Amino acid sequence: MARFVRAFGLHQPDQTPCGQPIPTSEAHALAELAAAGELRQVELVHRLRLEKSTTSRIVGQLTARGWAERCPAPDDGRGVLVRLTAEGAKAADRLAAARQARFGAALDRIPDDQRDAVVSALTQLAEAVDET
Amino acid sequence: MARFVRAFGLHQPDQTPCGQPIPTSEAHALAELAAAGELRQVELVHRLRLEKSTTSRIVGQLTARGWAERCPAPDDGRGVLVRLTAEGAKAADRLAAARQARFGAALDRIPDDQRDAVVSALTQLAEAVDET
DNA sequence: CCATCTGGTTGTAGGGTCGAACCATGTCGG
DNA sequence: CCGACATGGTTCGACCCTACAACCAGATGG
Repeated sequence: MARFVRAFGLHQPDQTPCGQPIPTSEAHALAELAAAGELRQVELVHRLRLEKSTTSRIVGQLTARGWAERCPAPDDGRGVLVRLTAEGAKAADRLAAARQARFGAALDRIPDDQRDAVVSALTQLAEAVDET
Repeated sequence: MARFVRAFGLHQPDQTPCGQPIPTSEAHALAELAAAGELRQVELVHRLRLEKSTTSRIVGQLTARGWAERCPAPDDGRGVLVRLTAEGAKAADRLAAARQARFGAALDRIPDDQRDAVVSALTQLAEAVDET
């Protein structure tokens, strides 16, 4: 496990493990936004499991890149709705492709007949850890 | 996968995911040293997959805590041999226990008959990622 | 209508990583 | 035997990450 973390290069905060030149926390946020289209910032807070202050900063960086924009939430005067721009969507696609490539390469080194098992095992573990 | 990282709290650099109040990078180094007894600093560099500058600083923190000491390497005048102190060994034990508890709790939530599969899958994946 | 809660922003502090510059010691080839 | 080059370490600067606290503005409820 510890070995996995190290091998995977999870220690580099300034680039995604998949080689894309964007900070990892922005990458996470981008992926989440791409999946949802638009999100209340508070929603992002608990999906990313970060503090609201941290999240606010990340959203700020994303908008600074022109990848996202903050709109006032329609149903709550205090809220902020974060939306991906067209540029942002493209960036998310690139990111997804890179991730795909990275995991593909790793999975290629696992025998065919065990690939599914490995993937489902990882999912199970994630859930288990999640619940504890 | 990304979900796993977040669920696991890998984003907090200032405490090990297992709840111990020591920075994660020190925890990694400590574990490695505990396993080996003593290590050339350069060896630590590639086991942790960090730069020598970063490693040097970590070793410095460890010695500042009184958990490790730097000795001149016997066979190479430039080298540094890092050795765990008795205190350091105790800290490593506490850390190992905490890790055990953490993973134990997670694994408890996985059905008996799949536990081995999950563990071996993770190992396989780590190796695969390692090779790419 | 006021007290309280909730979503966000900004400032501060602490941790982390890397690359570059710089030393000292090893090593190798002429 | 002595330069030229390689290797192990340290220090410094730049940048990224996170949390907590203080503070503001709407939302809620009695």
